[in-house]
Amino acid sequence: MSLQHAVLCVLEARAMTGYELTQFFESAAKWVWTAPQSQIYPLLRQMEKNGLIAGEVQLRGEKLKRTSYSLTEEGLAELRRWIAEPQPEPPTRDALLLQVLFADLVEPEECEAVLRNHIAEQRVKIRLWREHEARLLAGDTPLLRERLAHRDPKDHQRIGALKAHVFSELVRAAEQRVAWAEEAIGILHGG
Amino acid sequence: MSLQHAVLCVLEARAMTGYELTQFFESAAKWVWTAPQSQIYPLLRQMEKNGLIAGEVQLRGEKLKRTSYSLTEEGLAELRRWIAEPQPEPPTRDALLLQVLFADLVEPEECEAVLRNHIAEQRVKIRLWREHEARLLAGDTPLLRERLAHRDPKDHQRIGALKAHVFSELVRAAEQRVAWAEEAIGILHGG
DNA sequence: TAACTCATGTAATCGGTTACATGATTCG
DNA sequence: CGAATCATGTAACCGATTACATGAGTTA
Repeated sequence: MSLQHAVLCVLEARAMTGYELTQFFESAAKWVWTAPQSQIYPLLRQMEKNGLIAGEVQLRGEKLKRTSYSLTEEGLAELRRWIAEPQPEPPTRDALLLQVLFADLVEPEECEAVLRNHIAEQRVKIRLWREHEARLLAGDTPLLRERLAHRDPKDHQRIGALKAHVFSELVRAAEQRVAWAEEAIGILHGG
Repeated sequence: MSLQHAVLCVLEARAMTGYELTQFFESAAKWVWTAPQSQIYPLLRQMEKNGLIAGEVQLRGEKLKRTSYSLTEEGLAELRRWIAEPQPEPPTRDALLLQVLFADLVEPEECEAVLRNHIAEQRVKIRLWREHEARLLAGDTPLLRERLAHRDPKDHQRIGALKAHVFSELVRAAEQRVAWAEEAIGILHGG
C-alpha cells in the first residue's frame, strides 16, 4: 500500500481534507502518483486508526462537516523511515513494447498508428511536466511554498532544485520514448 | 486483463504448457511482461473456455498428463486486433521519484544510499537486456527462431531488428535513469 | 533413495478501477 | 433557481501477490 506514503508526503506540507487530497491525486498526469477518489477516504480512516494521521472535524456552514487530516509524530517518523528505505522495483509490464515486439502480425501502418498515438500522448505529458518543472525552479507551486515555510531558508534553493530534477526525469524519459517510437516507425517501413 | 494478450503473443510462436509459460513469465527482468505462476493456470483455463486457445492433453510416462495450449483462429484474430489498438497509458506511480521529491526530510546520505541501490539494480537489468538485444539481432533466441519459421524469409531481418529495438529502449531508459540518479546525488550534496 | 525438475492446483489478501449515491454550499 | 463545487461515502470487480500444497518423473 504505497498510496499511504504518497498521502503522508502531501500531508507533510500541510493538513488537507479527503476532498483536497482527491483532487491532488486525480490530477493524474501532472504528478508522480495517482489514485481515484474511492481509495482516498477509506485509506484516510485506516491511517487515522493506525495513528499516522489525525483528523480534525471542522464546520462549514450549518450542517456540513469536513475533516482535515494532518501528520502525527508517528506519521512523520514512518514517512522518514519509508523515504530512506529502498523500495522494490516494480515488475515490467509494458503494453506498447509488447505490441511492437509482435508488430509483424499486423500491417506496418497499423503499428505506426499506435506509435503515433503514443507519441502524441507523450508530448502532452512533456508539456505539463515541463511547466511544473519551471514552476518548481521558480519556487512557485503552492505546495512547495508551504513546505519551504517550515524549512531552513538556506536549503530552499537545493530543495527546489531536487524537486525540479524529478520532473526533468519525467520529461527526459518521455522525450526518449518519443525518439524511440519515431525510430521504430522507421524500422517498420524497412529502414 | 493484459496478461491474456502477453500469453497470446507467446503462444503465437509455438504451443506451450502452463509450466513453460510460467517459466517464461517468471523470468521477470528479462522480458517486457511478468506474471506469477498462480496467475497462469486459471487464466489458461479461462482463455480456453473463451475459445482463444486450445489445450491438447499429452502423456508423459504412465500417469502424468500435461496440457499444451496453442492459439486458435479466434485467438490469433483477437491478438491482431489488440496489437493494432492503442492501449491506455498506465498511470504514473513511481516510488523512487516520490522518495527523491521528499528527500529533504531525511539525511542526504540516506537518500544517496537509496539512489545508489537503484543504480545498481538498473545496471543488472541493463546487462540482461543488452544480452537479449544482441541475441535478437543475431536471430539467436529460441522463441524468435520458432516465430521466424512461419514467416516470409525476406521479413526476417526487419522482424529481428524491430524486436531488438524494443530491448534497446529498455536499455536506454535504464541508462537514462542511472544518469539521472547520479545527477540527483550531486544535487543532494548542494552541487 | 534423496534431491531436483516437471506439472498443476488453490486460497487469502491487496491495491486499484469503475460506477453509483447522497447531500450541503456557493455562485451566477 | 439551477448549475457547479464541496464533501463523503459504498460496492462489485479485477489483476496481481504471496503462500501453501500435491504428486509424478528424472537424475545423481
